[in-house]
Amino acid sequence: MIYSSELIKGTLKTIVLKLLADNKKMYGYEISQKVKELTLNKIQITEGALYPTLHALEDEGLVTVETEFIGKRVRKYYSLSSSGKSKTKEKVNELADFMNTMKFLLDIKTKTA
Amino acid sequence: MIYSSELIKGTLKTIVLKLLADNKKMYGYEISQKVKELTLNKIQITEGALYPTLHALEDEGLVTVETEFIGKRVRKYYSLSSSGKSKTKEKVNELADFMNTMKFLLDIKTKTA
DNA sequence: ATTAATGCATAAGATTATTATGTATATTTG
DNA sequence: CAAATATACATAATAATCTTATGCATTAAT
Repeated sequence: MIYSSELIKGTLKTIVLKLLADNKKMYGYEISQKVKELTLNKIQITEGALYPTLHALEDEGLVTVETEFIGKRVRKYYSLSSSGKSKTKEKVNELADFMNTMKFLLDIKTKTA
Repeated sequence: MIYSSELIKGTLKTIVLKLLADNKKMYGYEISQKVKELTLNKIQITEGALYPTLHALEDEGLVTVETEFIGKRVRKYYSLSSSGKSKTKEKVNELADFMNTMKFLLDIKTKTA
């Protein structure tokens, strides 16, 4: 099962930031594979979503970029800036709070069958 | 604190369906107030989001509508159809599953501080 | 009387994803 | 060794879904 795409909306940036917080330094393709792996294929980030998101994070100053060449192939490593680190905490906390609220909403009268 | 709007995206339909499942019959304004109340003002559904959503649910055959007049003011009561009931279970389960996955993603290396 | 609350609706704009396409190198497999 | 698959980036067109703004109208509160 892959989650319907609407659910991912709004959480992608937070996911990317959190992965960078945990792994210090990652490149785009690596991020997409890591998410796929960690979620047992339930969340698959498309390239069309991921790369624009990384560019946006860069524009906002939340990540820094280093380009590396593996042979002739390019890799762009992303790392959190200091503002990126605090932003990550904010976003993760907000999402955790949101999930608790949603859990509460969805649990009301669970016995309604 | 009000959640940043991206988070609500994708969950609104599920929230509305779940409220209808728990309350049998609700009208738009009532739904918006109930969500506000239950979430301690953290989720505030705007009218521009709610009414189109209700119309979409109706178009999809997931809810049925009864119009009532309270004095001269109109109210549109929405109820789940039978397909709406099964759809609600699906959506609620999917969202619950998604939240577990997200919780797992966000909890990795919680002690990173 | 004026403001706030109730109650619906929709259009313009923004955001953010999907889908499709493009380019190129490296590895695996038949 | 040729073809397919995986790696690795990028972006444009399209779709979905929300915010913001606007509109109309009734009822309650100050």
